[in-house]
Amino acid sequence: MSPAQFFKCLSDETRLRCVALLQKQGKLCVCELTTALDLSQPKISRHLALLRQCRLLLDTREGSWVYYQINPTLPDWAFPILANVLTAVEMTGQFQTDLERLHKMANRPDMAMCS
Amino acid sequence: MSPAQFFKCLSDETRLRCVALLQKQGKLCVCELTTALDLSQPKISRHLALLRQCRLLLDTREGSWVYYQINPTLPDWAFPILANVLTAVEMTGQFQTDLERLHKMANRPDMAMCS
DNA sequence: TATTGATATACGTATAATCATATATCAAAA
DNA sequence: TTTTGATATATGATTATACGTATATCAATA
Repeated sequence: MSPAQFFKCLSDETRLRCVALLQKQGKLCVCELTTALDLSQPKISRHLALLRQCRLLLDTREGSWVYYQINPTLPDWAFPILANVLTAVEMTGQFQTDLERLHKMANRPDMAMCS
Repeated sequence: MSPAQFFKCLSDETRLRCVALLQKQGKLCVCELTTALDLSQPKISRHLALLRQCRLLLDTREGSWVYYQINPTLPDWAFPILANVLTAVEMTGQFQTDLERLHKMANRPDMAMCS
């Protein structure tokens, strides 16, 4: 992936919020991202597909749920930037709201697993 | 400027090459960027105008020449990212070529100033 | 002031991105 | 199996980007 391609991935607010959440939380499934960002499922899914096709994200299916995470085999130059991305996005009120919605979320897959 | 807007500025290869060169060299005029990138003047100018409108770049006119530089009053989160951008872009062969064309350039404004 | 060199903008077009809505797939449970 | 919940994709409309070419502006100089 070229640097310009990489930045194009981050140039859309929806994708940026997804990437920042994943950078902070490690692994999240589609329904968690949908709830956290309060956007339609197809919209989230399309953006995740883009990020997956660029190899910025990896997906792993666990039963019905598909978990996404930052691809740990990105080029070396990408990781410091992702760290700075999180720092930048954490300063926005939007991101704090996203985190709150994520944490308040009932029926999270993790919880379901435990029951 | 929002983080997503900032990354959109960096998501085009022409703009990214301009920003990386400016990050490395401090200040360059349009004709230097045009020569370094080996692209048409209107194309460079239009991209620089975009970056200027987003306040990522500042321009200062000195006689006929217009110099561009990274805006030193960007939000704090932007500078570490710009530093990492340069590191990433410096690894590309394209950037090395751009730098060579810049340095080999005859009739640079700086030189003209001295004559 | 006429000209020239440097830079900026206008315009039409081609391509790409984004979106909402509808529908398809896929795995678990009934 | 049928159903249900989670996720993905298709479609068509809308909007945004990027481009080449032509032209305008602006400052220096003749």
